[in-house]
Amino acid sequence: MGLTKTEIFTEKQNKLATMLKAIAHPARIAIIQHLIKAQACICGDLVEELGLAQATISQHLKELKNAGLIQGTIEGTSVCYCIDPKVWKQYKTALEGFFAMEISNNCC
Amino acid sequence: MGLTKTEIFTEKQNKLATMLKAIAHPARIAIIQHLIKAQACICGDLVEELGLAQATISQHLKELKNAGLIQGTIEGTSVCYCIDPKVWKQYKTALEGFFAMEISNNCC
DNA sequence: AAAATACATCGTAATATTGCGATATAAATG
DNA sequence: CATTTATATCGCAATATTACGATGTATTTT
Repeated sequence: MGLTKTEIFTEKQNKLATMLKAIAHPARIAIIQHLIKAQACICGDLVEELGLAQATISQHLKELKNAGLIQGTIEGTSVCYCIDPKVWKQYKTALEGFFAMEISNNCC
Repeated sequence: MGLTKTEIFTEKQNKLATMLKAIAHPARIAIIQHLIKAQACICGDLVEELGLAQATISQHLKELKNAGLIQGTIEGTSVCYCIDPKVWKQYKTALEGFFAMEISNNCC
């Protein structure tokens, strides 16, 4: 046990859950917000900005990269990260779709 | 370690992460979707609908309840669950706010 | 080429999540 | 009041996540 039973859910449900998981951590939210605010893509600054160890930040960046949300470009000794606007929009659309469902007030 | 360092993030970031975490699981997404579709609030049907054990469903319901997303009303021997429209809207607004940020295309 | 700089990855410890069988609890029914 | 029905909770096992020190790697600088 301890393993999510993805087989029993729809592809859409699994995908949405994976997307949400990618951003369901304060550090990753902070990273995303900083990447957006800083516009020009930063990298090692994140270690200073947030108070986490370099290894930890690197790990979070990797997860965001796996999710497709960010891109990293090597620039000399450093790596420049930035949001992928296309994937960002996909996320936005997917979540809008989920929350578009109307909730009826006549509850139990 | 293994403990998220909530102290170093803003209240907003932590709250958003918690909200996302609550729905970042296919089973909970499926539960929410079924509760919305079934409109009239169902309960034990979820055990049949999804292929998870009763104890597992109950645990997911508890998490959704903790998140404030659903309400449970005792109705005889069973419990009727439904989405809380107010909290649902709060979620929607919070996520819209997050994804409202404009992404610049001039990346690295 | 050696040293410095900036990241990534490895290994590990601590904690959290997922899932379920077994059992408890509470209301309805006979 | 015993039984059934429906759900919650406990306890456990398996796996995942979070965090970080130590170390590896690649590029620049000296």
